[in-house]
Amino acid sequence: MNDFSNSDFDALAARSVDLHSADELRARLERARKENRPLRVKYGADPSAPDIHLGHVVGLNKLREFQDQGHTVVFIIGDFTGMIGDPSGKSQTRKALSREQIQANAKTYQDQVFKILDPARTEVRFNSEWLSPMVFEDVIRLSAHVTVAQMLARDDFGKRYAAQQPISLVEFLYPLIQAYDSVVVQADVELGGTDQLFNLLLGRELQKVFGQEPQIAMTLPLLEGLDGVNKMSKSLGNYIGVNESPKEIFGKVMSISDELMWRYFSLVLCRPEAEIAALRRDVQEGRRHPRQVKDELAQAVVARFHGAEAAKAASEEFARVFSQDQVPADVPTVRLTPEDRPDRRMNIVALLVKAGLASSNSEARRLVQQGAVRVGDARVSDPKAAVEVPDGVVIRCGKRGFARAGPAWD
RNA sequence: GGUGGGGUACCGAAGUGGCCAAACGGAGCAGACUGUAAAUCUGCCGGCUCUACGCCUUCGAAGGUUCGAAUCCUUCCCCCACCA
Repeated sequence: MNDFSNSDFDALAARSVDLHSADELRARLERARKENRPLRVKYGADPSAPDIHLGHVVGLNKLREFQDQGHTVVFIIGDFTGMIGDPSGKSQTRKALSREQIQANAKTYQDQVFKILDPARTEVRFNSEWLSPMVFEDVIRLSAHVTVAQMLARDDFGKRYAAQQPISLVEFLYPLIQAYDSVVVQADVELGGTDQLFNLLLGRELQKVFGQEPQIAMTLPLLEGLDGVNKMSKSLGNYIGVNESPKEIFGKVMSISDELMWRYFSLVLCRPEAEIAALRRDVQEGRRHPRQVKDELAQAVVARFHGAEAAKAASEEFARVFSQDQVPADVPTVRLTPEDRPDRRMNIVALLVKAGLASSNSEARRLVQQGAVRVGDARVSDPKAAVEVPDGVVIRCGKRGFARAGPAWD
């Protein structure tokens, strides 16, 4: 009985960075089973950027593991906070969104989230449900439970304060709101990235104030994005979205560094550490080629969201296009009128712009001069060149830009 | 309310009358090398003509001074820190 419980615990604790506390989690899992009452595992989502990417998947995977053990996920969509925005002094301030936008985003969010979560064991809540009706008095009363010193204990607040950087009062309120969400939904566990630790712990404090048993705070690593350095995020543009095409996902995974791929094996695919270590040794000792291992990774990731067949196709297509330098299967056609190419000839710069392969004449010219452009088999390096553009010829621009010439009509 | 510091291209950040389309770094793009790895190296990185040290638009906004302004003046808008 005890052993069984421990293995449950071990699975859930795997990959976590912080766990406050392990003993509490163990005890509560135990009790949950005894009383046959599933734990309520809270996870908050920001609806301002509705595209779920692999960074989110790290957390969603863990939630799914809880569900697979019978627990309930309380998925909170921060629509209230989304409508207010975030004026943080940081580089880009989060903009306030309209109700309609939030609704639309929330919808998209859910569609994507359920690629991983089990809808039957998920409770979706919008925090405007309890935050909107609050009056100022409620807010003040809530604020009374937290001190400025507590807030400054949060690493980034402390640093910014010391450096005389701006800290908006709203930023102080956000953790409080998040903590209050935990009170309202009576969370047993709250999950988040390591950057969420403070907020999760504040939830514990607040729950105690409200006479609840404090939630267990669990943080998971932040997955590095395509650049290999920064955490994956939409605003940095270094992300892989779960809704992207198989081709895109595959290509992006292939572009990450070798070192980073182990993280992906662990955090995105949840492969056991022992298996990853073995794989890693194989590569280090030359038994396996890293490219091959990465191909496996990329296929597994694609398969996760699009199925094994799509994954295989993406892999083959990738090999054809990039390893063998061939033209991809689906190349968009540019419609060219007779005026565009009198005598079947056309200026190369105009052609690139027309094909959407360059956004301005200047850019097109640059690309041509840099040797990025090929029409058919011939490289074109003179921006003044008038090249022959027969129907069906493929125009290539850089590694990824492809277009096929076609007539103006079908 | 007072004092001080700011608003420059995608981001960060120089530039205080012409040599500024604007240093430098990052991001991005292209090329070389490859496994579309990573790292590295090279080039590009407002637009238009087409390559001319030419033109147009840009340095918070609007005016002004000047042969000439991101740089000086005026007014305005916005932001930040500190002291109250």
